Amino acid sequence: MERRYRLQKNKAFQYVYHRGKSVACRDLVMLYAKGRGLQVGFSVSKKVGNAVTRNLVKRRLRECFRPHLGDVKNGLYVIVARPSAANATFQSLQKDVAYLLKKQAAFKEGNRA
RNA sequence: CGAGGUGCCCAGACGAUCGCGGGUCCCUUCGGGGGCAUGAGGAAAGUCCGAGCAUCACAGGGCAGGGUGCCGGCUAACGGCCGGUGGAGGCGACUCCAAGGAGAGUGCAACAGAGAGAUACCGCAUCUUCAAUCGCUCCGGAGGUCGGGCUUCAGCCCGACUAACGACAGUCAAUGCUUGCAUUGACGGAGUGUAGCCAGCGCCGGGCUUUACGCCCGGUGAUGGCCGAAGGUGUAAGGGUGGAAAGGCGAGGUAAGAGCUCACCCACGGCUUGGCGACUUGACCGUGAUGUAAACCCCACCUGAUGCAAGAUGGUAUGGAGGCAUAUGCGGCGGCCCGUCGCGCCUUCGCAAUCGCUUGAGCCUGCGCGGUAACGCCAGGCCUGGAUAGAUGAUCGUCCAAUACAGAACUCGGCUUAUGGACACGCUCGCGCA
RNA sequence: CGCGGGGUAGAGCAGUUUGGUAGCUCGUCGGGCUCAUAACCCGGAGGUCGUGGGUUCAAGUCCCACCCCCGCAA
Repeated sequence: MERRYRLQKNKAFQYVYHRGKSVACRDLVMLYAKGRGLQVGFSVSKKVGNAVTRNLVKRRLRECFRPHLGDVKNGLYVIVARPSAANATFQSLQKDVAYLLKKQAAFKEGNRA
């Protein structure tokens, strides 16, 4: 997942937290705000674990989102990990990301079918 | 075989597909695409020390403050490392140590205890002063501990146990026999009394006299006392306590005592032997000082402050707005003084980019050289992360006993803490077998 | 990444400077007052002083290491 698709600045995160719509499941929360480009940010707080655990969760979330890059609408996405995400497997995170994108109605019309 | 001790090493490996960062080469329609090799740790952690680097005057002085603290060496430096000394622990291999000075001064040592760096409270001995003895009975039971009761508390009472301690508590003589005990007496101590004595007081009688207060003698009554008490001097042997009580034990000595003297031992200082030194040896000389400096302090050495969010570059740039001040003031400057430089101070509004940013007190090899070692020197070889919301992951296969603690954020050298495993030993102790 | 503050009874806090007894308020428990409750009065219980070492005769206090919580600035 290349760097240009990534949400970088703190102000952008604040914008999404203010304007975005949120959906959630047990391990994750997803926020979405309209925008021109396609940028995704990941937020993993210290409650999740130590530095090794937090890096592992971020890597897994990036890998989960990567296959959907061509299929979703443009806009700003933020995925927040809850503390229980530290114990989740890669497969369950994959399912959760797909479920949340569907619940957010973020897939393009043509790919729905 | 079991229990240890020390040292050293590794941190999953290989292959396939997809994906990420920077580097380099090639292509490019300048958007990017492809190839190549490469890409987290022993602790990257905690942020406890030491440095490099940067800015403040390339940082000036003094005091204060802070740090370190056996000795020698190593190192850029250190609170680190190595080797010794002393002490502590362990049967041992071995491990651990803020380990200068209490004989420079100040402070503190609660409670208990007579007394806490100084004490005569009891006792012992001696001296002085003070009026007054006999009979009978008995020979210690203060204190401590435990239990019970009473009381507002302080404390008091009763019972049991203890015999260290003491009044340095028994000493001396005679007799008897069971020959180490009993009896008696004296000294000593305690209690007691229709006895005796002393003191002043009250009452009664007599006498004296200056006829007024009084004085003397005798009797009687109750009270208090009758050999201890008070004071001086000497003493540090003994005295419940306490972490600690002015060296320890024995003998001599003395009125009683005391390192007062002596022998042995302990500690400290001097001298002396060995060692660069900490320290150490000794048959010599002197002294007997409590502990605490992780209390203040003294001595020796070190120490300017702030940290890459430092700072630099070019951008509209010693910025814009509001308020307050205006040189005995404010700031750089941190606790104070001096010195020096600048001219304002407070509140508020403000954006990113690039550099710093990785070649460095660097790593590997040598049965190289010097050194016990830490380490240094020499020779050869190597380039080995540089991200900026933060790069190492996902799936599968094989091997494996199985991956624990854990993610660089300017960079190094240490310390401390967390944690899985493997190996080695002319190492130690115990048990068994030969 | 750097810096600062804190951890003491069920809760909120003193005590740490200068080492010897751990205390205050609320709450809780028992009793009283009341027809009953509250308020009020009397009495009591409740503490690994964050953890582990060290210095000291003695540590909540002094020293060292570690753990946890909160805050500041980008």
